[in-house]
Amino acid sequence: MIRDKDTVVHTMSMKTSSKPKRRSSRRKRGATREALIDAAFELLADNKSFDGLSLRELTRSVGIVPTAFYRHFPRMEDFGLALVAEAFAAFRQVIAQLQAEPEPGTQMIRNLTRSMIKSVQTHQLQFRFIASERYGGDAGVRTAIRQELRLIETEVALELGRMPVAAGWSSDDLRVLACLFINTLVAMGEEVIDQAADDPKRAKALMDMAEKQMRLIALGVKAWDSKQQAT
Amino acid sequence: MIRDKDTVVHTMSMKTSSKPKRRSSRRKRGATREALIDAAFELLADNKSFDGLSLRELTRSVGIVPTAFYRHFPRMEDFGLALVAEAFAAFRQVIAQLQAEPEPGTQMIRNLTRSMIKSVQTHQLQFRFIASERYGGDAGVRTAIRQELRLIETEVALELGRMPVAAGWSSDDLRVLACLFINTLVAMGEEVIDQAADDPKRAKALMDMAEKQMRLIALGVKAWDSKQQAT
DNA sequence: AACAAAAGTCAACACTTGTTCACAATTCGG
DNA sequence: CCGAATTGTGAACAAGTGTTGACTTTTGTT
Repeated sequence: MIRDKDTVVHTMSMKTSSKPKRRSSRRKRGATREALIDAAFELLADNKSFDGLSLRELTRSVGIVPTAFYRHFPRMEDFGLALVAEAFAAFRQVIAQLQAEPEPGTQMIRNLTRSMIKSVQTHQLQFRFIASERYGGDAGVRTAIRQELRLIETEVALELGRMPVAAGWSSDDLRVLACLFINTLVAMGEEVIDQAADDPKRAKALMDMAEKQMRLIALGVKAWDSKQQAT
Repeated sequence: MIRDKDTVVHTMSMKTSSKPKRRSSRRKRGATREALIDAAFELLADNKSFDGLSLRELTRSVGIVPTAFYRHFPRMEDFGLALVAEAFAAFRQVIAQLQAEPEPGTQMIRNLTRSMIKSVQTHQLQFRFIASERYGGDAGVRTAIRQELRLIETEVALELGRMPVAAGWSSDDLRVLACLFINTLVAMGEEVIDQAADDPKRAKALMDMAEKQMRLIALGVKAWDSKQQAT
């Protein structure tokens, strides 16, 4: 018979009262739910993946009993989807930047990569989650992430279509281009998270590289139309 | 007290002999080692990640007792590295294709993406492993994968330098370009694995997209030199 | 054929895991 | 202010986990 070790140790409250069990107050409305999500991001940053995340470990770090988890998420899968939603909220801000600055050109590319780096560094845990679960682990989570990325691609394609450089492009081609841009941006983000999360110098190098790559692509775009007709 | 269920059930050999325990014969020299690696790829394909892989589950599927694992790999980490090495053996064949066909141009791009798709489909399990562990889970495995990819980047950069289109490029710029190409190729591979492993139609669509993207990049390369001087 | 190395077995230890159930405390809307 | 919804508790179950040490069998080499 093994004693459960999940119970939180109270160093305080050593009263003589026979039943001082209860915590002074429980959290506000959706606070525990938020706490669970945050704690998960934190735990997942330590070289672990979602399906390797244990419910008990999670609840322990939040300070509630294992069973209380089910009060907030009926199944583990729902929890995963909540994590995806939360993580992409941060990502969307980067894309919003793109819409705010509608003038194309070198400056736009620079600003875009810069705001991406910035966002990645500010929301390290969220981006780390996206990167590691994009192709790994749980199928439900993976699908949700893919769906979100698709949505973003669509938005970017739409935005690109407004620019004069890509005037007259088919929506398919716009999507191809958007996909390429996002891939490059995401790849940079993943590298930053993986090896330069706290090294500004290395992050700068990665940014410069991504910027160059995107400029290269932009050059290709200019030359595309003539080539298109040749085909 | 819980009975171990790891023991393999022998439906055969019901002799009256008091000790018919041992298996008729054990495997050849490095066969079990190989079997472990193969079994791991198989198990990891079922929506699981490396750190979620259990030693007992693994040995069970190979047909040996848990403890026998340690005869082949002293630590779980060494096993992970072995998986990386095995998986990249398949990847390297794609790059070899590139060296075999030294003439640049549209045809080369087509052939390259085609051989990539083919290789991905032939070695699904290995590529799936690379994709899911590239940014997820164990740090050792992640680092090993990154290292291998770096090596491949270097090779490709070297190869690109030999082509007339990129004559006079700095080795840094060559690396930037190589990285972009590989990223695009890998991204395609990951998508194929994730959603088109057995759907040739979808795979074809993904290939067409990647090909277009790489042609776009190639166009950018042509226009790069003049731009370079302008900077 | 003899013998050391390699490969596999077995039992056990000390944990951790998800999930259930009935119960108690807290918070909020009426 | 009070009753209902929400949130948290604690014990228990039936597994699963990695790793140890001492042992036996098979294999390859001299």
